[in-house]
Amino acid sequence: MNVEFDRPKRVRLVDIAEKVGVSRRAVSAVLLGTGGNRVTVGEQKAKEIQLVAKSMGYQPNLAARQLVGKRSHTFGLLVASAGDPLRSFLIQHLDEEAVAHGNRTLIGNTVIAPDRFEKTVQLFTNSGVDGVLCAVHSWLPGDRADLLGQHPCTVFYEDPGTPNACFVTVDRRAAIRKATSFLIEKGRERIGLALNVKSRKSQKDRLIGYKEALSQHGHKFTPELVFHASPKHKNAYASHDVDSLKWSFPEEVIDDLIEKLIIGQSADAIIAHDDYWAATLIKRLHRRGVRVPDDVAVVGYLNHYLADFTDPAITTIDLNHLSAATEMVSMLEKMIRGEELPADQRQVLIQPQLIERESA
Amino acid sequence: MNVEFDRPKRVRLVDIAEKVGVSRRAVSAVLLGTGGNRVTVGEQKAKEIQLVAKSMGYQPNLAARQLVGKRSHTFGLLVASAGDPLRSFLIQHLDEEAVAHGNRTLIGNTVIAPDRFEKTVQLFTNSGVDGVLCAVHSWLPGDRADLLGQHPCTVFYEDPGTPNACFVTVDRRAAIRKATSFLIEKGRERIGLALNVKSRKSQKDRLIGYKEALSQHGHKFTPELVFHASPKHKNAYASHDVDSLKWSFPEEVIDDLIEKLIIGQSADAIIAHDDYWAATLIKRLHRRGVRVPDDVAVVGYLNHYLADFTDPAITTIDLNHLSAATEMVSMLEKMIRGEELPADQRQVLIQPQLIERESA
DNA sequence: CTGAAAGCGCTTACAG
DNA sequence: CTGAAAGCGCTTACAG
Repeated sequence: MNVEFDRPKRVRLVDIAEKVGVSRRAVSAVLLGTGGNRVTVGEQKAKEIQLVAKSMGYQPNLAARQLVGKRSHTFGLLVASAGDPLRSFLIQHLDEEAVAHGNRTLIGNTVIAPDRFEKTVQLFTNSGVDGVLCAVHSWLPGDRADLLGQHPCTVFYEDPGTPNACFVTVDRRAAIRKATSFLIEKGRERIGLALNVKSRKSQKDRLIGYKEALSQHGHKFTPELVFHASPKHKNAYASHDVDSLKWSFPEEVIDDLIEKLIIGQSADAIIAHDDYWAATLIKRLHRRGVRVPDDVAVVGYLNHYLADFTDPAITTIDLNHLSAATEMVSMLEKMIRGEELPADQRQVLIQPQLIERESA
Repeated sequence: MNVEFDRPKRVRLVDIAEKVGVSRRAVSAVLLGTGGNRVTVGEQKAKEIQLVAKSMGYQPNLAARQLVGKRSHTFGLLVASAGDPLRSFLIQHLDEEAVAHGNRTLIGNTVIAPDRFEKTVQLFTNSGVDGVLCAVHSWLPGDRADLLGQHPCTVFYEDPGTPNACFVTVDRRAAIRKATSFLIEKGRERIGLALNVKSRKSQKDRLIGYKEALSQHGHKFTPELVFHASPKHKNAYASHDVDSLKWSFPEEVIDDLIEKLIIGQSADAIIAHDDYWAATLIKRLHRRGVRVPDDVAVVGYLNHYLADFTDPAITTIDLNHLSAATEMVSMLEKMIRGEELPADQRQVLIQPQLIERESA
């Protein structure tokens, strides 16, 4: 059971100090920026210290710095899963932004087990992360209040529903406004809106955007043209099966959608819940001999790379995950540095963009 | 709830020791398993310590343990990008396995800049990771020797080409053998093999598997039925554009492939380089009025969830990333614990599996 | 089993 | 600018 663990001996601060012939404090001040402005080192000495440090390959010991109360420069990143097709690029950009600010990212997949969210938060606490980025879908389980309790410096992607939380989210109203206006300008008359289960707040925002665009163009709102998945639909939950981590096919929902909106209401365009719904919709429409976009135009939501591989390629709303990541990290950095964030800066709205391909 | 400012001071080992009235060493032995077998604590006391620790919410300070030479229980995970469609599920499983063994995962995206691989390795060193998992494609840049120099405990996905390295890889020969046999048994006569640029070793393995299956079934090998992308093809590199991190469409390669194998050689089946090639192939064949699978059967490679969303859905080879992740982490744990790995255990081969859908 | 001490690599308060 | 010292939370070698 005795586990020995040899690490090659690393160069220490004191080694450099001895070599250059200065105090450890001077080295620390030059190399690590400690001491505030109480420590001043001459330019000559500073340069020499830099040189020697480089030649000796000095790498500061993070654990030691952390122990004396310095930042760990580590962020915890909570994700449903790294393979989450809806968020994997957001994850990538979050890590990139974190690194750009001199941090590293501790990733935590949370959908594998029911209490995994909480366990991961605990792990982050043990590791002494400076702050947490939470990219877990807001409708997935996990104790957000506990997270905020352990890590006041947390930024969410999407409103977690906890009061006063900092989060970044896409402007869903603008997203659907753009999609709807685009379709109207393309001459579509009966535009269907296909949404996931009604209970999610996000779905309400989309509906508002839809109505706004209609009224802007002098179109009448027809409630029958709005479709909602119901929890009893198999795979209704955004085609993402939480239990098995498997990606699954929202076929049942889509067939119901086709019956109601296209057969029942003669819709000539559909704004789909996401690109996966759009892909499946295109596939199922073809099976029935309905042509896309000739008979029915389809617009997706997300702009996953999948959108390029379907036939026809999907015209969709890009959610701009890069900007979201930039904003999230910049917000988190501010919080960690202890800057006061006024209430109106605690929630950032990202502007989405319509990407025109072939399906509409 | 007031989570704004004051982070409650964390409970320390000594706090528990004082409360229970025992030595720090006893607490450390019970809670953290230190002291080897030189420290013995009575069952009564041990239980009491556990209870008090739990009631006080004790969480050991990782930085402190690390500083005295203990494992950090942190793995570095090098990836091309978290959004890498070819590897995102591997990444997810690697993190899950790491956590299952009591570790955490520091993720590092490496494709953003030319020297990013090396910088990330450096970051891992600073963080004092116990070992590194490298899931970066072997054909992407990055100094593997430097990585191994800084982190002798490293396990790769795919052979990095450095002597004696530990790695896990899928049995590519078996993969293509299975695909080829499957197609032969389905009655296909002229099976084309579409591969990426010839220079990659991985492509040679696939070719061998293809020949093996042909000879097994008494079929003749026709060199003209093997297609190789050439570096001058746009997007030849596995449809993964390193520079822009954008996913792109291997259209040019696919059109060339169609000309050579299907028009030129009357192939009635194609084993595609990956699911993305397969998806594009299906799309481009449809444009020419060729039906899949009726006229030409298509088999992919990877089993990405994309395979379900194309029309027809792609019959493909599942690379079994879950097993790969399990093996990688178990290997890494052994190395960290200092167990000697004999040469024949330093390379693990994963068995792939054919998943039948609609395209073949 | 115990206490008292040393040490990991760093930062900081203190006295010169 | 400097040195010498204390301390972060832990582990271990040492003496009882």
